This record gives sequence, structure tokens and C-alpha cells, in this order.
Amino acid sequence: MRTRFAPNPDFYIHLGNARPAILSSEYAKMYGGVMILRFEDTDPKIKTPTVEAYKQIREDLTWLGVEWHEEYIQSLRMSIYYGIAKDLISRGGAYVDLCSQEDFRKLKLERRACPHRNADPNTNLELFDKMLSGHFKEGEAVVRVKTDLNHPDPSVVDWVAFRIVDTSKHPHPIVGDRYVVWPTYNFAAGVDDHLMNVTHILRGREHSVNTLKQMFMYSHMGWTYPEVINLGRLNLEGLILSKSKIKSLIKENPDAFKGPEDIRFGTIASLRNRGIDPQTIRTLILEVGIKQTDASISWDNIAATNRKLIDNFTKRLMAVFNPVKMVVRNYLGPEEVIIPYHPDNASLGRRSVKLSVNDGTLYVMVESKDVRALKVNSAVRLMELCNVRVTAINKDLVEAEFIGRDLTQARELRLPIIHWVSTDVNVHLEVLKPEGLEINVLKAVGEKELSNLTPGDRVQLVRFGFIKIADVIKTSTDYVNVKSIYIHD
RNA sequence: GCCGCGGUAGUAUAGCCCGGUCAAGUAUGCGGGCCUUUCGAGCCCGUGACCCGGGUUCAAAUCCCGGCCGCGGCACCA
Repeated sequence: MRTRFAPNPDFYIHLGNARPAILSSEYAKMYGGVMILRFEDTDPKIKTPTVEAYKQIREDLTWLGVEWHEEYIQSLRMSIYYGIAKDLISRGGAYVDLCSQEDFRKLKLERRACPHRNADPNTNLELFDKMLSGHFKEGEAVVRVKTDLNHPDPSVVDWVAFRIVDTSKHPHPIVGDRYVVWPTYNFAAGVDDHLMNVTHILRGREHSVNTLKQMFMYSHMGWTYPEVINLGRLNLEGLILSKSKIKSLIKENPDAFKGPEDIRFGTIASLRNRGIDPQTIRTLILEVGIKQTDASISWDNIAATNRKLIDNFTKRLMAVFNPVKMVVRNYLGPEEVIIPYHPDNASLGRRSVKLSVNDGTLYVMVESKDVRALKVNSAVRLMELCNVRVTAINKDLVEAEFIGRDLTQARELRLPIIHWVSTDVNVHLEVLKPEGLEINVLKAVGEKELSNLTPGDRVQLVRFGFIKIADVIKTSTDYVNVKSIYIHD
């Protein structure tokens, strides 16, 4: 079994592109076959490839865990295409058409042959050489593959295999202006699938007519067409995948977006920046499978899958978003507590949290949401620290008294367990949370330990959700600002 | 408009080819319980779907026809 993934290197790949890529590589792996990566960069003018895109696509695929065994770049295979073209012309399967586009269209709709269709192969070969030598300008000549003139779909009728592109005006990023005669997608892909012995093609449904077109060429050449599986579109709830939409958004609001990798988009780079694990994407795509129907993946599903993958290996820390001060009188605990990073995974280690204790009084910050649930005389457990009874609730201050440290006691009293942050020893935390095309910036006070993280680290903020550290800015010894991205609950 | 492909719970998917074992499985979501450093994870219980209408048949999610809805294609783009 030999499969291939064949992107146009004109932009970043997104979740939708990941579907054929992952399935192709997975099937090849499953049957001990070979997976091919082929860059289809034969349009220097309209979908102009960019040098960065080749690199970016390789990087994204590697990150996704897609392994390929062979790699090709079509713009470096031009002489192969020219050779096959000559063969095809000699066999009478293709001809050089000098009609204008409009004239040909009219004839085609009347199901009539254009005057060049019946020229003999030698004349066509000469004309093709003239094309190659630069005799014709853009639009003056094309090579057409002979098909059924009565085919119900007009686009299939004698489709274009080569056209002229003025590469002095539209240079190709890899081969510059070396060639002016460029194969179309159907010619180049069709030829390569045969020459590369591709056995199974997995591609989007939008290519279904192309299979039909290419089969005419295959029959002229006496080749057999590979198995084709058309895949439906993949949507990602709440995120923009469309290449053209992303491009125009960035163009219209250059300051609002980071680039194609902005966390509000559905590119692979975006998902990576967002903190989604590659295995999450693989799992979901394999779950969706090879159906022809469109599928839309919900963020809930992504979050659930991702959470399962990372939860056990992710440190848990505390941060308070709408801090309210709490004083705990008669405090009989230590001035420092050691808390494991994860209750079930001891290998993540432990950290020590310095408390603000003064004259037997403990000072902490708690979440205003939790304060609202409190009543005077009710009790609550400060997670991993101690149990307290509330004595007074003022606007900006909750007064309480220490009643013990025991977790068992808290269990018996069925106390709510809330998280907290030390009043003196803490850091500022910003969480960027994408909501559609907006980004909400949530501010919090977090425990000091957050400043020991490095960008890229993922942590769980207890009772809030998972975040990915973007930046740790230490402006002075006292003030640390940690910037992060919200991943999911 | 023409050509093609689809429509199973909120979402995604299994089953459809080879009709009965499907009073429809799984994941996620939602509700509840146990457990726990959490409104998380895990375990347990519950919730919820075959687009509509005809036909074939002893029997239809499954086969046939029509309708509706959705998607794709109709380029000298890929």
C-alpha cells in the first residue's frame, strides 16, 4: 500500500487538511506501506507557493506525528511532466489548443470539437515545443487532454493539462522563471500518482470530478487508476479554518492577529499554540474515520480528549481571579505548606507555599464566587491548608477562625473545599481566553510557583481549567507577570 | 440552473454493501452516586437518535421510488 498527502505549499495547513494527512499515514502504517509527501506547487500565479509554507507544512506534519517515507516537490519534476506530455500527444491523447478561452468555451457548450483537436500528433508535438521555447504568451496556447465531448460535466470536456504562466512577472519561489509551461493540478497529480505507484488516494470530496478527468488521461496512457476515497469536510466548532478567510482577516486587521498561527484560527499551528496535544487531533480524526460526510468536531470533544491525555502529567496550581481577602484568626498551622503538584501522580513532585502569617493570624486571598456561597458561622476548607469557620463577611474582607488542619475533619463536616493564594507571596497572572474572534483577558493572582514555569508549559489551575504559559515577565524581584493562554476546562 | 455525494441522540461515530441477533452500540455532553486536593480525572447508574412519505418483504436504520434538507463540483486553482 502506498498513500500520499499532497498539499499546495501556499499556506499553513489546518485541521481539515490534517484529515487526509493523518488517515493516509495511518493506513500506510497499518498495512506496512509507504506514505508520500508531495508538494503540489504548479501554480506560480494564482495560488503562489511561499518558501516558508514548505517548511511550515513539514513542521506541522511532524508535530502531528505524520511520518512520510518519500518526499517530492512538483516544481522540481517539470521535465518528467514534459516527457509524459509528449508521450500523451504522440498517442493522440492530447493536443495543443490555440483557441481563445472564450471561443473554446462556446464550442464546448455546443459539444463541438475545436479546430485544433484533430491536428496530427506531429503538428502538436511541434506546437508543444514552441510553447516550451517561449513562443507563446499567457493565454495563447494550452495543452488539452482529449475526453468525451458529450460528457455531462462541461469542465471535464478536454480539460487543460498545461498552460503558460509568465514567470518573469510571477516567479516561482523555487524555480524562479526557469519554466513558462506549467502543468495543471490534474495533469501533475495524475501523472505523479501513477509514477509514484500510489495505490490509495485519500482526498477531499471537492476532488471527485478530478478523478473523472484524470481517468481519461489514464486510459490514453494505458494506466490503471488507484483506489480513491473521497473524504468529507471537517469543521471545527467556533474556529475559522478557511484559508481565504484567515488570509483576509489578517490582511484587514494586521494588528489584531498574530498571523496564521493565531489561537483564534483552526490551523495546526494555532491548535499547537493553543495547547492542544497532537494526539488529541489524531484521536479525533481517526474517530471520525473515512466517511464521505462532512463532520464537525465540537470544542467539548477536543477538550475532553485533550484533558484525558494531559491531566495526569500536568501540574496543578492555584490562582484566584476575583480575589477577596480572608483573615484567619487563632491560626495554629505552619508558615509554609508542602503541596504535591498532583494528587495521583507523585512523580510530578511537590512545591512549598509560603504563607502570610502574623501574630497567629493567617492572610489569604480567596475567590469572590466562593465567598458568595459562605455564611457567617459556616465552615470551609482551604485546600491542602486548614479548615476555618467564618465569623464575619464584610465587603472586602472575610473574617474567620482556625478550626483544624485535618482533611478527615473537613470530610466529616462535609465542608466545601476552596482554593486560595497567599496574600504576600504571589504573582500576577493573565489568561488570554479566545471567544470567537475576541480575546478576553482574565486577570488573577496566582501562587508564586507559576513564575518558575517556562513558556510552553501547561498547568491546571485548580477549579478553573488548563492553561498554557506564554510568557513569564519578571520586572522586579517582587513583581512577576505571567501571561498564559486558556486551553479548556 | 446542471452534475455528483450525503442525511443515526446536542455533537461525533458504529450498524447500511450481505434485511431479522438493533425495543440501535461507543465517545462526548447533560443528570445522579461513589471516590478525591477540584465544579477535574476514575468507577457506577441514568438521559437522549434511525430526515419525511410511499413501496418491496413474514420482517427495513439497512433494499427501491419520490420529497425535503445539507454539502461538493461546474477554472488556463489546488
